[in-house]
Amino acid sequence: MAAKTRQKSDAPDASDRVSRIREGVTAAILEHRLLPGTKLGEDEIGEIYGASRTLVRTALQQLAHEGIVNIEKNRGAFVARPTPADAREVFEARRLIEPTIVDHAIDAVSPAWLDRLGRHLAEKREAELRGDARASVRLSGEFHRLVAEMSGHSIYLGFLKELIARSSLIILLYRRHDTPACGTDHHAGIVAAIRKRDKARAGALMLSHLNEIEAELFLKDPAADELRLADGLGA
Amino acid sequence: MAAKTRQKSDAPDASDRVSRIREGVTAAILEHRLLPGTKLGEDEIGEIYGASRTLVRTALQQLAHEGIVNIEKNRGAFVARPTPADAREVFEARRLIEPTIVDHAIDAVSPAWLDRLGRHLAEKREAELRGDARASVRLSGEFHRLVAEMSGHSIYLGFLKELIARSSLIILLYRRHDTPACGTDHHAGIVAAIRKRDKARAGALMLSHLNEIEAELFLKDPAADELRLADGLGA
DNA sequence: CAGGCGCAGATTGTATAAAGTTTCGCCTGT
DNA sequence: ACAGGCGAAACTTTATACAATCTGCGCCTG
Repeated sequence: MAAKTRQKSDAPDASDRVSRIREGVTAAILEHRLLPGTKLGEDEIGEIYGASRTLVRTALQQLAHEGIVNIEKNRGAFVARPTPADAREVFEARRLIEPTIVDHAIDAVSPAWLDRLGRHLAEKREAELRGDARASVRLSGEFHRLVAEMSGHSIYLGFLKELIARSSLIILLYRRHDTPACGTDHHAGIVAAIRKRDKARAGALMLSHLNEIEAELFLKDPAADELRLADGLGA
Repeated sequence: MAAKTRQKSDAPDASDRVSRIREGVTAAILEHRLLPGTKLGEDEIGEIYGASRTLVRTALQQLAHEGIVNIEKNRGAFVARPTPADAREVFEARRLIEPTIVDHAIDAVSPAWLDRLGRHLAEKREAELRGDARASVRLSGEFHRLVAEMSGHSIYLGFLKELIARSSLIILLYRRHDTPACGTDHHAGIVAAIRKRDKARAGALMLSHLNEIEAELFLKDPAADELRLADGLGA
């Protein structure tokens, strides 16, 4: 048959076993099912996905490069634990990049994309209605990724994927207990601005949206954090 | 200056054998000694660096994640060949990020850094004087990395390292034959603005510098490029 | 003589086994 | 009773062997 599979391996990930592992772990981190500092043993993961350690190791190295996993020499891989300084850097980078991304997304707007955005909003709303915190968190990040895909900028998309994954860990670590999750209303407003092709408004809304997320965080003083670590180790 | 840098494994492990391979190949690409499309055989590299294929493979995967190497399934690793579309994206991202980086660098300016920048300019000038094109190209990129390090933003630094490496390939592929290399004068002007802590001027100079580099490129129509590829494969 | 089929060589993908390192428990000495 | 060191177990790291896949050349056939 013609099943010669000459397809370009450029297709991100689907049938690849390494990609399945990577996406599984990524999803678990994005849904806050894996907490920062969790040990990611190679045997353990390998058994779950029915893969040998070679493949698991490849996946973990990719995740380490994305900044959501730390690999310590001779110690193993752990879910990353971003510092408050990291958190500030991540959100500053997002504030810089995302308004630009929205701008490009509006250039590439189409009925199909608007439909996709609308369906996303509905899905998110439904998840929040039934109190599914995990789905809600995941979809919150997915919205931003969706806009980046829409923009057609593969480089921005790659950068943002990294930033979103790290943001998820940051929010898990530092969010004030009582504040609600990143509101759907913001996303809906951004979509409305995109629909109207109002670049200035869409960019401004994205910016204030990010500012609001960061304002909900309690980033303890990094100096105090490092000191406590040093004291605990040195004293 | 020994205070910070206690951060994660992303720090340059010069002693690691994998890192040595990665940096060796990266340097070769940055100095235009490895051309786009060059096959990077695992055995070949392994023999050069006296390492087993396992380590070579790890290094190549990291380079693939940085976008300067393409890994095709069951085919091997090749030096990446950025398309004109890629080139435009890379330079747009640089125009967005680098003025911000300069801004932060000025916040972190110190006599030690100014000295380092000055020494860099001298080294570059000397390389150009003796007509060492390879060193000149390498140092051109290094200047931008230096400013990013100075800014203290590890995320921006990581992004920019990727962008610089890709830029090197892009310049090699698409630069008009007769134009001179990216001028030292620009860099010197930026350093002067940094020295005066003139953020507005430094950012503007960086922007025009990037614009000038891109203007020296001849990016053939991506549509024509893709069509030719599709025709060649389909017909 | 042209074109396609098939085998051989080479190269990558994967798994498994050996080697080195760290960690934790236990035992001994004070 | 507690501190310190010794030893075993578990894990990661590295290397090597095996299997799958692709490329290129030669031969056969029409």
